[in-house]
Amino acid sequence: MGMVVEAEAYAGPEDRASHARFGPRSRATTMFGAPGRAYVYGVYGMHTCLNVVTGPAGLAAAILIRSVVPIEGIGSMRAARLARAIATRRMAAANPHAEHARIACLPAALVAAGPANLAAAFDVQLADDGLDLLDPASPLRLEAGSLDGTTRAIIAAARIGVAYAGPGWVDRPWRFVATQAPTPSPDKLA
DNA sequence: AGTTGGATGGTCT
DNA sequence: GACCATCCAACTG
Repeated sequence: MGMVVEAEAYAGPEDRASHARFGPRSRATTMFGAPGRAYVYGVYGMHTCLNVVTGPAGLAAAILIRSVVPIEGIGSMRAARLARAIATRRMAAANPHAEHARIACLPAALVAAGPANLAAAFDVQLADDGLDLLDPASPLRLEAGSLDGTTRAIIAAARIGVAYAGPGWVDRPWRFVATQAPTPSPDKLA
């Protein structure tokens, strides 16, 4: 359990950065469906990323969850990170002990920071694509909440890793970061 | 502190 | 056959 502190908005087919641009018959089929569902995709052969379809159905808009600050169950998140690393990275599989140590030393704020790390921490798999995140019985859920006292401000910035999108889409400030201490997604904050 | 390149496989042209 | 909505380790200076 944790609090979402970083997310990116992706619009429908007109958004040159969105997977929806490949149409409803692509891997992004779920984006065109009902809102409140999980759109999960794989990238770089070893990572999965979690989106929330915002709908309404047919619009194909979704939110990429980039970072979560753990509130509860950090131990399971670290364990899931380790399991995912061993399953995907040969280097980690070669010496799991070193990988275990690395993850164990990770600051709590970084355990679920970054879209692929977050997916690993919550054990989000490709098979979870289409999951109803609003169903109380779902193993993976999205619940409404309020920002806690640690949030200082919410910054809007350009989306990450979408250089291929044309002008007008690359710089669109659709990335939102709830600035905390320490800052999430240490890679690129801008 | 910032930059570069390797891992690794499904998806799209 | 090229390209990734990424992460990490190994460089440079």
